[in-house]
Amino acid sequence: MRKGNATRERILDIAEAGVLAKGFGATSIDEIIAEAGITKSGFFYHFHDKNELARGLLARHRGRLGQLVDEIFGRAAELSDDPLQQLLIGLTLFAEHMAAMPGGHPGCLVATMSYQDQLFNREVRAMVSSIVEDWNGFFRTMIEKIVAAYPLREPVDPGRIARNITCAIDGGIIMSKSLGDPSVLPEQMLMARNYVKMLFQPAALHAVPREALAA
Amino acid sequence: MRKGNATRERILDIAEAGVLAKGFGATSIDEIIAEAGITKSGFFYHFHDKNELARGLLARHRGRLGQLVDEIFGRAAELSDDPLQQLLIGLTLFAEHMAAMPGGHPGCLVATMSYQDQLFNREVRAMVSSIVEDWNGFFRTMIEKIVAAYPLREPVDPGRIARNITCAIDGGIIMSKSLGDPSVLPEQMLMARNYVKMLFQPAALHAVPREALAA
DNA sequence: CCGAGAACTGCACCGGCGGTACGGTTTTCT
DNA sequence: AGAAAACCGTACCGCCGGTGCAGTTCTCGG
Repeated sequence: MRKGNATRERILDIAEAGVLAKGFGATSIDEIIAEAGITKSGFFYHFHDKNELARGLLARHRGRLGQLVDEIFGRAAELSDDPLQQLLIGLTLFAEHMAAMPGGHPGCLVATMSYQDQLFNREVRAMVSSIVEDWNGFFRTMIEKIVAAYPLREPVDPGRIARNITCAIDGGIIMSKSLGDPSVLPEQMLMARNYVKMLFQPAALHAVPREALAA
Repeated sequence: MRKGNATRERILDIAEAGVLAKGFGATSIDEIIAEAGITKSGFFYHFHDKNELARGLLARHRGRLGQLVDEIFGRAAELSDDPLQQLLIGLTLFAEHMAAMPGGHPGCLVATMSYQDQLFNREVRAMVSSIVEDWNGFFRTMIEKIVAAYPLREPVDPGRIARNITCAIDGGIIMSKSLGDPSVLPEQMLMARNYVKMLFQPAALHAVPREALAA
């Protein structure tokens, strides 16, 4: 019973490393069980198929990442009472966290699986989209608080802004991977941050009219 | 000879539909040849392995999309001489084009393959990243022209802005797919547009100080 | 209209993969 | 001590990407 959970976790650890390094499809069960030192029967005792493995990975990932986000934005809330500052600080800390990862961030399970959705059944797909919706909802809540406190420079729907942050993260991950340059993700997280900042910060305080520059 | 090219194109057509619908890994050669009405030997006569099929798909995709982008931004250049306006108009037209596609945009081969890179060899991966770099370069050129003509509201590197546009497109595609909502892509393309607009447009002309709103 | 090369067909085969089936064994907790 | 959990061993299945090679049909330039 306790040993069962330990084995399950070990399978998930090995699988997660493989999926992040090579993708879900390229991480074979044979390879997982070889590294875990178990047999195929043992694997299928814990996960009745590969979809269940995917769900297990996603569930664990959601929990861990949720905890990280809680810590980061909790810290941001300690540093400022202002909702706009909280989001800006949180995004900066988040970007720094990603930049600080040795050898670059590991890549995101959700992003990885979004693009291999054809490998999975409905349950897994539903799980992926619900996680994406969670992210959008998280940022949306923050942005709605900001909207209540700040004038918007442009008439933009809070949901769109939230999705833009999530998109910047997903797009940053995918581009980091495509270009082999881990710095793109934190860079684009900061771009999203800057976007929010510009949308809400009283622009007149910072903008310099063209004529003034020419002079 | 001519017939050979026709078959090759038919294979690519069928494969492309499959890849966009189900992903590259899930599109089997058996299934392609069944639909094309040829044998396995026939397939491998045209493509010596699946990587070459991927390269064929990417090459065709790059050509077609390049043509579309040329048309769209050519039209934008007709509509305005101003580099900023050209980019803004081009992005709007691009977003409208994506929104107008029946049943939503088909998804992007490059984005799809970026996340299945473990399935491919170095050549294909190099091709994917070179296409992404093309996109970044394209937007970067446009943005550098804008930078030469407009004051920047925030000190942001043109490369970062270019990558942000590409990220918005990739992220938009991936989120559209995850959520099953094709409207996210055009929406996020317009968000990227709005970002550029805010970065360059003389802010003081539009921004309303908070006190003025309260009054 | 003929010949050469392009464009295939047909068939047999390989190893890796996800997955099934099922009986037997060890480990763990109560 | 006994029941349930946690495996092991083995044999098997169909799909998949891919190979090899001999034979056939089509197409087009000369």
